[in-house]
Amino acid sequence: MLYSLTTKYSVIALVELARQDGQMRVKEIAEARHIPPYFLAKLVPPLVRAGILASMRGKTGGISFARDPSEVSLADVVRVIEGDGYFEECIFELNPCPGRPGCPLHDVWDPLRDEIIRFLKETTIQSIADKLTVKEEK
Amino acid sequence: MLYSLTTKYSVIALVELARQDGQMRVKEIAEARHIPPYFLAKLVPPLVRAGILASMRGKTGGISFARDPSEVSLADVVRVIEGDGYFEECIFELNPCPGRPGCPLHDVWDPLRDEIIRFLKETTIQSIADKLTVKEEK
DNA sequence: CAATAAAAGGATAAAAAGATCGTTTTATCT
DNA sequence: AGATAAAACGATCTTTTTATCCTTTTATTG
Repeated sequence: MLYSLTTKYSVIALVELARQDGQMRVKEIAEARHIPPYFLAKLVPPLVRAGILASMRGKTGGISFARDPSEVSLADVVRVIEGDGYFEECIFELNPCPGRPGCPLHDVWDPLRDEIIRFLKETTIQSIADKLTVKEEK
Repeated sequence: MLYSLTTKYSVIALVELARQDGQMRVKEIAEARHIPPYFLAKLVPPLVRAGILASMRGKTGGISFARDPSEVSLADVVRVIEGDGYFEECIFELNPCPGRPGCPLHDVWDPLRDEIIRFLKETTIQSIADKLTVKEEK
């Protein structure tokens, strides 16, 4: 509805990593959350380059957060995976939306889109991880 | 962001048809709005079966609304093209979302999703067509 | 220094979405 | 009745997304 399966995988993996708090192997995360391991491995380098994850190679290698997961929002992940254009998307016009005069949905869609973006920015990986932990603790 | 390109094509085509108010040929609509004609032709039968459009074959054939475009919402179109599951989609869990206990995004995502659905239900093809006409009239 | 094991990168495969073509059915108009 | 033109249907093709495999690089450990 909001973003691709690829983004969803990324979010789930990051939440799992935040939950374990430390370093994990990609394969380990994938197995814990039933994400295709080889596919998840492909999503890691972009997240590393974006400064969200840090990775270590070698025998004791793995991935960990480059910055605190409470500082990583869904919007950050979406931006990396879906690309920058995501946040400007129009739901009516093709190609570049002409904006205010021209696009008939501008008035009604823009406020909702802003709300969606606010939601994505406000929701952090850590906050999701916290709720997941609480749920599983009972 | 919200729905596929296929749904977008459908919406644009329906708005064009509402604007012209009457019967149009599929090819005519496609050309007016730069939608791949053969592709649009594929989207029509489902919309007819769903009771949104009526179609006539033969030399003077074409498509028209089966019910008033002010009674056709974006949600109706989305349901036809994306399928019923669309409105239950979870943004975090894979496969069937476990819902209230289990899904860590349930609390925050559900209200926003409801708003999105309300928006889709409230926005009609006619209302979009009206704004488009106004814009082009100045 | 050799064996091990992890991430990274490149090549390829499968599935889904988007796009096109050719034929059939149906209606209208000479 | 024959010519025309539209939607419907089925088959195929292309592109994008999702998924897998293999090799290379890098670090650790015995």
